[in-house]
Amino acid sequence: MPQLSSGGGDDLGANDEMISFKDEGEQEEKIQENAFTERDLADLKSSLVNESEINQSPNSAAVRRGQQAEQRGFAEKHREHLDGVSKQQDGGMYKTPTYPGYPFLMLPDPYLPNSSVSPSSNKVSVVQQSHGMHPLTSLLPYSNDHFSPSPPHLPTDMSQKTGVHRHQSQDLSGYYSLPPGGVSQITPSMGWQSQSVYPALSPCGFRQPYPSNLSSASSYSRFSHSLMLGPSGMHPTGIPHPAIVPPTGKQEHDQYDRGMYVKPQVEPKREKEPKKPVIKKPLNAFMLYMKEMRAKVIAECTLKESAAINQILGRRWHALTREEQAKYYELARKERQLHMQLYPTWSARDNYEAGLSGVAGEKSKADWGKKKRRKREKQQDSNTGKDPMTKHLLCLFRPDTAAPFFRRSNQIASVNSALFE
DNA sequence: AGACCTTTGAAGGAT
DNA sequence: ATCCTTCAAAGGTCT
Repeated sequence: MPQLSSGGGDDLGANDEMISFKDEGEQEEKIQENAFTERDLADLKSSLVNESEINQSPNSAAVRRGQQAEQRGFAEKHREHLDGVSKQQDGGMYKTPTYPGYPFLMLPDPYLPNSSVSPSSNKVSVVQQSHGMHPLTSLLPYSNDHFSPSPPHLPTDMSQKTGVHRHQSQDLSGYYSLPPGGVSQITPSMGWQSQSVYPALSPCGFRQPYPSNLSSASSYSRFSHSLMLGPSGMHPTGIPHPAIVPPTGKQEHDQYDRGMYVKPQVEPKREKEPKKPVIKKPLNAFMLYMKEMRAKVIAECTLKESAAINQILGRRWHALTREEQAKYYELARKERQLHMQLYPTWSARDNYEAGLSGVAGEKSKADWGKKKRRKREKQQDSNTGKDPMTKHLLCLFRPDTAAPFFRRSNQIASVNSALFE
């Protein structure tokens, strides 16, 4: 963490070297203005975040070594995969599926003018691996031809605003009213579980040696095959989709992540009120990244608070190369595509007032207005520097082990003020 | 119990 | 065209 060492001569500064992630960004901006290229900045950020990966407590050294080795393996695999894709593209369109072992559903590509079945990009499987890695990661053909993520730094042939109309989606009955044989293609018996693009991944879905107990159900795919069995959340097409969640709000991770949720026990109170299932938004690239990497960060930083985890993940996200990010943009595009196919009439607006934390449609507009008002007030406070919720998350490095731990700044306000005021 | 925090990106309404 | 707002996930924390 270069910018931290500039402040003093100590290797670790005070007993607790502190990084305020909020302030840190400002420092980085200055550095960028002065000297660093964008890539350098990303590396700098990465080094900040990954500091803990390098400097770990002695008792975890072996663990870290294996971890780093596997990360290298992952990166190498990723590069190999990209190379392979590149080679395939040299020969034109995909001759064969990148991952022939996976069952694919051939979906018409809404991005193609004739909505014809594309041999490559349209192979969206409704099956996702029940591993920590996002299932689509390994299921989707990975072609730069179709790496057309929408972020500013990337081409925008997939832009949702350029003409794809949700409500004009073609009839999918031919694709989703699957015959028994078709359904069998997406059953767990296909043996896809044992296949992975990234062999470094442990069966539980996380790069070893992360404990398997961390592979919570949250790591299960939104399209988990297991979910195919439940009637609840069944899409009219007959293909259930995990984006459909019960209107009880919180997802039942002990069942299946977002998938074909089946209520284990009938709740008498709500039995009389059949709730309209809520179709949730498809995950964007960053959300997919978070879903995959959360457990890793939790294991590394011995931190569970999601707000803190998300800060770290946000920085790691920026530290990713564009190629690495492109993988997630592509996955997100596939997610949106599949979501669009499954729910052609769905709009993100549908969930605005649905009150997913409560019962769909029950949240009053007054409550919604309150929420909006709170947001506005918060924004104003933030602009005036009075944001009461600006709780700078601090990364503290233990002087003995250099292992990072995190505290809210309001928990160590005195130290914080001493350093930053 | 439920809102909040925190992140990025997508979507849609408002201007 | 641009800006603003909401919601996706997650789980600890706060009210």
